[in-house]
Amino acid sequence: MESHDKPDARSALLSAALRVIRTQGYSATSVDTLCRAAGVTKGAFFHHFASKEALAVAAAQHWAITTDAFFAAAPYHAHPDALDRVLGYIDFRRAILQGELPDYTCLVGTMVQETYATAPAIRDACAASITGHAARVEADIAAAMADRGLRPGWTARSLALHTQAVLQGAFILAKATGDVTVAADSIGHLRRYVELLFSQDDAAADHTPERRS
Amino acid sequence: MESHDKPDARSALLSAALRVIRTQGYSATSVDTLCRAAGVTKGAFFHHFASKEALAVAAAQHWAITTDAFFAAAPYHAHPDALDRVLGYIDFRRAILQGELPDYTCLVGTMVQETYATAPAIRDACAASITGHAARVEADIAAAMADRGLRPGWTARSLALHTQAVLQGAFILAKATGDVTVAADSIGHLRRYVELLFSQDDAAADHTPERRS
DNA sequence: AAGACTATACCGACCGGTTGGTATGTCGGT
DNA sequence: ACCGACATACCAACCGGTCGGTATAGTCTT
Repeated sequence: MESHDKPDARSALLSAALRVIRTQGYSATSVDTLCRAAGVTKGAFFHHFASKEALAVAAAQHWAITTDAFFAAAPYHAHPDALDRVLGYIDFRRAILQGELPDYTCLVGTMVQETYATAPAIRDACAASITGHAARVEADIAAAMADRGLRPGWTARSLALHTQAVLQGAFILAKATGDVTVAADSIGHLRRYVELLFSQDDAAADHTPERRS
Repeated sequence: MESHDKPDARSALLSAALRVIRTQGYSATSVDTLCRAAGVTKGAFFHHFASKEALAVAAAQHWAITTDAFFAAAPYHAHPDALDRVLGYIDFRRAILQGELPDYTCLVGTMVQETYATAPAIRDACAASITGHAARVEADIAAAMADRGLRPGWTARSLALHTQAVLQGAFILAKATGDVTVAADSIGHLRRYVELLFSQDDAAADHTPERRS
């Protein structure tokens, strides 16, 4: 029984971190700023987290848990066909691009850029969040492949990771241009790609398998 | 040509910025760190740049110029066919994923994540770099579309921006996992997508034959 | 049942070091 | 003599982190 209680300050800091770090980035966000945003004192911060880095790791794990629950509750899982679930996931990702940028961009994608070389603990927590989410997508892709007897030169895992790459890149473009439709269009290209891959089943039974190291 | 000499400290700071910011991010990089890496003093820094933010803007512009020259000199431009140039560009992007992460990742993609909401000048400089690069790719895509009389539901511009999204996302995944092959695989998916888009003329129902010269 | 002890949650003044930025001076070239 | 290109010393604000203290609730002892 480690945590059946929910201390207020801790979760307030965590949700403040999600908001502030997605707006300003990790390094530019000071502990004092976080405390002010969460409405708690510095003493409370260092009572719950050993360091700023520990907060970042906890925030990445918190992000993984909440997004996992968010996508698990999404309606696209209801489709009986696996490919429909994959396409439904992509449509869902495009549909939730609403509100301000910090509302729909990715916490771990933002943090890992700043910390991959200097804070391995944060990097690993971010990587776990991304690959964990990709694994859910991979399951539906693999099922869709099995349904259609596809034997392509690519794997379900690499396509699942590709969907995450497109999403992360779409966020960067949206941040740079200030235009959400750029991100939506990129996700649209991703959808078309998946459609094309899975509409090949009659023509491309023997597509040349790529040799890869 | 010695009349247009470049001051040593300025270019030293600029190339140091490219290296250090791609490793640590913008906010985590202090002016002192930059000066130490460039082998110059703080006085030199503020002689050439009005502020840290001004250095970031100059670095983004310097990045746009150097990468533009780098890709302009790349061999894929020699292809007479426009689609071959597009695919050659993608192959080239995959081929240059060598060395350490800071050697091939994107400066402006890293910076814009940290500054899009707090430093409009930096964000705009990053956006100009990305869209400027995308415009070069767009030209070849548009030519390839014209060559084949393609009239798809997507534009050359959106596909060009999609290539940049994939690349930026691939960098994030590589940083998170520490595995370059993840990025290479994602670029591989991008290549396959472009191939599929342009090989649709045999299978597509809504394609207009023998039109457009 | 009263008092003593303990654990958790939180407070906020405080610390040494670092931050971006400035003020002033030096020096070689023209 | 003067200007651009640096160098050095310095500053107030801010940084992550520490520390002694308080409030409250539960548990143990008597």
